[in-house]
Amino acid sequence: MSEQTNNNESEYDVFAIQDRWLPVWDELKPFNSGIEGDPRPKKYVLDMFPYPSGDLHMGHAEAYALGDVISRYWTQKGFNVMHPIGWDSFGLPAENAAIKRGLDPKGWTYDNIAQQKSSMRRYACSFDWDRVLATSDPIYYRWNQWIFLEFYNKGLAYRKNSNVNWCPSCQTVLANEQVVQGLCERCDSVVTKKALTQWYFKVTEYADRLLDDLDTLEGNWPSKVLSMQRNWIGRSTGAEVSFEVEGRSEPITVYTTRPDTLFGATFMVVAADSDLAAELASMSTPEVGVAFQAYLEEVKKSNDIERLATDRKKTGIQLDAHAINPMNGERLPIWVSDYVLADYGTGAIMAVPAHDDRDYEFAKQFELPIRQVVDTGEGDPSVIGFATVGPGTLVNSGELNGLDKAAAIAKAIELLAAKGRGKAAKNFRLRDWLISRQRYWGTPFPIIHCEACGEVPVPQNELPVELPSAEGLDLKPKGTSPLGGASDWVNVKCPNCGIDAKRDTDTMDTFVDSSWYFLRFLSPNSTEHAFPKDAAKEWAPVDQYVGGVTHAILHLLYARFFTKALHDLCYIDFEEPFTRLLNQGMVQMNGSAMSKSRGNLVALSEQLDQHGVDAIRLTMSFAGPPEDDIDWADVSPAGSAKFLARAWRAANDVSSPVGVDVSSGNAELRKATHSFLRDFAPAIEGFKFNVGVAKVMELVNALRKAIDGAAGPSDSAVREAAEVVAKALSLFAPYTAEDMWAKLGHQPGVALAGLQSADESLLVETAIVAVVQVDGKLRDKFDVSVEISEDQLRELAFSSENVKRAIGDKEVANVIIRAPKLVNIATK
RNA sequence: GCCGAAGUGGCGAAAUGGCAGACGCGGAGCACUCAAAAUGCUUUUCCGAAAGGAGUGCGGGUUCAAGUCCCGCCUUCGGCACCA
Repeated sequence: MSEQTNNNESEYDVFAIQDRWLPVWDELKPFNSGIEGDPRPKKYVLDMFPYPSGDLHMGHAEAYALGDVISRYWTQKGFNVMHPIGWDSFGLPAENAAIKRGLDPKGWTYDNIAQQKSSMRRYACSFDWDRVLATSDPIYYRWNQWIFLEFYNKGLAYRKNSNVNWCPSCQTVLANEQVVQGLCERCDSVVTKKALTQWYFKVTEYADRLLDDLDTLEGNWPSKVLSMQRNWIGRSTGAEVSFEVEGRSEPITVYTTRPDTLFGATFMVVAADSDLAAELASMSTPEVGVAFQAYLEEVKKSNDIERLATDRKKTGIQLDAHAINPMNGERLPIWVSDYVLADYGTGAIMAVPAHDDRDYEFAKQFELPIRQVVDTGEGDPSVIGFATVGPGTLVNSGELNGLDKAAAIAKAIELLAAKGRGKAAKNFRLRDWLISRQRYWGTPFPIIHCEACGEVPVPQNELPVELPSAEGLDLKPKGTSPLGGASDWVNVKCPNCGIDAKRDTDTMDTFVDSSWYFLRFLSPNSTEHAFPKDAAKEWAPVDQYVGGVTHAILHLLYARFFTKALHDLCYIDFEEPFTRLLNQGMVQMNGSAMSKSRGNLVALSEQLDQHGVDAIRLTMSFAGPPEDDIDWADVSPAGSAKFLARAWRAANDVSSPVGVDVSSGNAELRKATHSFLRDFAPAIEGFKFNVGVAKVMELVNALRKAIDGAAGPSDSAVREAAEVVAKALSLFAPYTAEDMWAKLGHQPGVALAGLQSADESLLVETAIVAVVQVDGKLRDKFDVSVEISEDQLRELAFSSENVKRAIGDKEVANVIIRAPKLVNIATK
């Protein structure tokens, strides 16, 4: 009808804009970071790479929108930013989907990668598309195998038999870290125990450094993640004490954090499922041996959920064995119970029921003596009915009497050391990382088992050990690896002696893949090395890592371990992989996580079709602090679209020529533009993206007002403001920003235009609003010169009718003057 | 149980110890329009007609001045949890 609606040039059409610029960017490659001789300083910004489980979802949309703000910000600031992406493409879901639908895990995986890649391009992620990788490519996992062998040769990878966590549904072992509250992290099945020989990485060798180096990340990582890591590593300090056992040549060593309470030990407890328990039981009478076996059966049947139930009664049986307390020579009966863990400390404890809750319960259950050795002021535990675990003064403890807890611990260790019966020791909650998986879709171990030679590493020139084709293999979980069925693949000659041998048929935990991928981005296609040492020096560690808090423990801990191990192998010269970390929150719907079963799933593709890419990205940035969860029901992508159209129209209204001299432009608007430039950078660098967006909105409001008001569309300050808006918006809404940039008469590439710093000379204030408070309450305001003196300000304040009324007949006690901003009059 | 974080309008949220609620959503009104949509403008913490008063989870404290600092609670969320 009207000219307006038919003229595409003056209407904001986000979908036409998307179609216009995507091919231009493909040509321009504004985010290519591999150009030889690029003089810009380097910065490495990394988003956690996705698992290709299907198309991108709302969670990805948030993560990549926020990562892009940071990456694009540093590009605008003149840095050569490396912002790569890849796929964490090995793993169970591919295999499960393949089994369910009768597909090849490979086909399923690479189809999803293609789809995600296409969605990322449409979403205008500022990735360097020349650096993509997928961990399921042989060219990638070949280097998993290489690193494994490096670790193996260093003694950091080893095989052992032990009771491992077993998921009966996934039919595979799980790392300690993958067991959540006794359940499989993937499928929520109750995890059981199984004795198996498995590969481990010796993470515990790095426990101290993994813990201590967290201090160097303080302030740059979320404190929540630091505390989760500290909790997980769980260092405790105390002593190891060895007790002689009657009728056994070897003593029993226990770990305790309270060597000061040694005189209060009245019995010992050995973990029921430990080798030691079995050995001691075999030394006991046949009756006790039978009772022990029966008890052990009971213990094995119970799972972690039952075992951890808080109101559960203590159980156990007494062996006919006795230990001798090295402090006072007392005979202590030895018990077996499941409240002592076989794989923590030494698997045996000295029980001090007076000063430990668990020992107290056990003593009560079996009517064992309770002897107080620390006076905490609460009374004698045998009388008051509970253990006193706090600090206090030692009693009934020979040479330790009268000492406080800390002094007694030191003294006890000294006494034990003198007798050769103990020493200071520490222990960790952290266990070695179990990396074997009995599944198909993962990295094969580069190891051949030979009856004559044992474990034989596959020679370097035979790497990679490629996965055999899934065709003809039974991928269904059955407790052993599907690779065992690929007989042509499994049966090989020993590289060492040449006789018939077999490949290791397990595959590596996929967390191995993601523990070093940030280094692989430096040379994703190299067949020469895992990563180049010189480029690692230039680019790594990652300056800014962005991802979900779900990886706060597992992935980050493993990547930190790899970094330290690779450092010690002299491949890199740093010890922490990620200098700064930002954890974005989750996208929810109506108060809970989105899921199909809840019926509250919001499809990203539908949101993009409805509101456009820019509006969704802007909404993600503007919703609130990035680490907070976003409830999609509470935010307004339509509002974001409205704002973008408003900004675009303002750029469209600019009528001055490109390169116009701005110095004589509208002063008020220039000031607004430069206050924006002053405030925007710290907001983005401090991850306050929502505040950054608010600042852009303020500038757009000021721009609109100037165009419609006295300045008019031809004022040079209007152009200056519109260009700054376009550049700032390129962080959040790249399509709209690029189109504004074109409307303003520039060549494509607003992302590289460079966001200037504020001109401080425009920000000098001459007038200011002074506020007058009476007893801390605002009573009046004045426009004053910034040079106003205290006396003038005081006079002004007391001449105000509002102030006079507020003071009334009260006596003025004190007047605080902070010229030129504030006067506070305190009355009596 | 231990450790940690957070509580601000109808909603998402701002606020180096110095004007609480920037910016936005939603609401109300006005302009443009035959009308609507779109757009632009005004208004919007609560109580009160107004003057004014109250107000950042609760109770204390420090300070001329506290959302902000200190002490004690409450609630919510997260992590760890039979780890000796």
